Amino acid sequence: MVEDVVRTLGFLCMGSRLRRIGERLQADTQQVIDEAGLSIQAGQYPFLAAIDRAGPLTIGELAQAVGITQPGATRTIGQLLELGYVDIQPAPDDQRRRLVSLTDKGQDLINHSKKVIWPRIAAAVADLCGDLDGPILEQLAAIEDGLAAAPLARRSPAKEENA
Amino acid sequence: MVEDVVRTLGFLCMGSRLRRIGERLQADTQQVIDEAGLSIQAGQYPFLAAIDRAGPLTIGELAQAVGITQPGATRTIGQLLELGYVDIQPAPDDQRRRLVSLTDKGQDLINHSKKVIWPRIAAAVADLCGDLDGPILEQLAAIEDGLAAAPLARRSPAKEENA
DNA sequence: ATTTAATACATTACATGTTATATAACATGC
DNA sequence: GCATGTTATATAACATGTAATGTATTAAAT
Repeated sequence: MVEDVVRTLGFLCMGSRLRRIGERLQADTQQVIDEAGLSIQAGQYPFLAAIDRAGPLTIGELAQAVGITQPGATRTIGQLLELGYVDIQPAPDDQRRRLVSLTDKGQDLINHSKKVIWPRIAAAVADLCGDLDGPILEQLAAIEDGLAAAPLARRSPAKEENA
Repeated sequence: MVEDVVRTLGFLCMGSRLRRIGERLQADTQQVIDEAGLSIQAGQYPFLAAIDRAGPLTIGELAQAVGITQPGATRTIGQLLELGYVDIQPAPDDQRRRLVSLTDKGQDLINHSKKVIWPRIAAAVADLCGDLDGPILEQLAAIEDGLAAAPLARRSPAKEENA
């Protein structure tokens, strides 16, 4: 057994640690999505959710809403277009802007997700860290330990494994 | 101004959010390192720190210590070898294992970092979130707001900008 | 009106994580 | 003592973020 340096170094490695936990959480989230039989990546959801909440948005607005850079948004939107979840058309008043809107298929996915998947994920994450309190380093340690003990997919309420 | 969906969705986008904050923190950390004139990447530090703490380690042990997968460790160690900070030699008893140790240059870097850079980074991060308390989502919001208000490099104690 | 600057998006190159798999060295069972 | 499985590392292919830069369109200035 080797010491977990990132954890040991505390504030010094806070960036690495947050990233690491975030990656782990997102991977777990993906598993819940996959088990539900949906064909979408966890990282693509926020884009659809943003449009669902605000109506059609441009690439730049989406990047801002999701908190990544514009090239990243351009790529992800390209994937969602390919998957048929969104539609793109130039803004009527400004040919530079491209307005991204949900297709019917995209709206269906969101509607279904809101009912079935999102509550499950949110509940699992809340189960993992919703009741935590105190200094952030302690909470992160608790989250890491919690994930090691039971991944998100085993914390989903809908996942009742009764015979 | 567009709504920050990841933030709005709370537990549902916790993974994305942690990752995003972690990336931001690491980028800020890199800036502090660069300003100090050191030629190393923030993500490479934990590897050197692990060896400094535990003595020579194998690739697999390093991956475990740093919390990434083995191919990632192999690549980073390759970079550190290229930079002259570490040395690699097969373990005497098992030719499959490759023991990674610090070179003099690597040890110098660590010694200097311990004195000058690490305390600065840890202090800046502590300044950012050391006094926080309460539910994690609130702390994350405070950290995001704090980073937006003043990046890590402007929170480093050594960064005294008196005339 | 035509030049010039700014804006929105696309593209390229790169960084750093992952999974899947190949290869070499060690361990085991017969 | 050789076949077979396991382990440690390397490599390849891919995912998803970034920064830097190109290109088309709009806005502004003279």
